[in-house]
Amino acid sequence: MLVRSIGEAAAQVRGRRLRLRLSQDQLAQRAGVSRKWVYEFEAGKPHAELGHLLRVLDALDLQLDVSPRNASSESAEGAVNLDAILEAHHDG
Amino acid sequence: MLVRSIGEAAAQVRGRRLRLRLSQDQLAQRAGVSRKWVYEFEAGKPHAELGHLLRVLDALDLQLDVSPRNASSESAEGAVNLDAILEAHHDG
DNA sequence: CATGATTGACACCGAACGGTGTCATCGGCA
DNA sequence: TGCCGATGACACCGTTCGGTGTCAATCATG
Repeated sequence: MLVRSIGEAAAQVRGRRLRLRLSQDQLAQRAGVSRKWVYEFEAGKPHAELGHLLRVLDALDLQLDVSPRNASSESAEGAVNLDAILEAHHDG
Repeated sequence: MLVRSIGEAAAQVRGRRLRLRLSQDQLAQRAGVSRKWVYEFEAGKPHAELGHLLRVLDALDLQLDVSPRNASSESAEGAVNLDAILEAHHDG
């Protein structure tokens, strides 16, 4: 699922944790972070350390993907296709 | 592309930035972070703030996705399918 | 009711982050 | 040669993150 904000990531984590029937404490131990971190992250704390998130995601058997927003083929009307622009200019 | 570690995310960011012919400074301004952050992140700094990464990714027209590792249907042999386990136990 | 597990919340505190500013180096260019 | 942009690197410093510990509230259960 697309993740645009920390809040969305938090929702993903919380939902997954609940689905896996893990307590915050269990997840924290699995991921090697503190329960406080889990609690605060799920609560939508605006700042969070990427490394911790990666570990938590791993503990939840979730993976993270990065991909170009304009998925090569088409782009929404009005949207700027950076890839296309760059390709067009790729000679300098 | 799958992102397992900060280093991989850093590589993604750097590669993308170069491809878009943006300087660290330009990217930093676009994303609203400091050049130092960009530089250190690309250099593989072990700790980084998720919010900043999200903004940088956005400035690079990249998106982030979270998905279950064992893609619902099948799992590799020997791999543990947590979803399946949980489903089987979902009565307690 | 008593017990235990889970969770939200807070204080404390050391460690690290992140911004600003600065410097040297490297490469391109006139 | 001299200039300029980009980058790696560092010091300084305020902010705040993250861990530990603790507490009250909630809920299920015996």
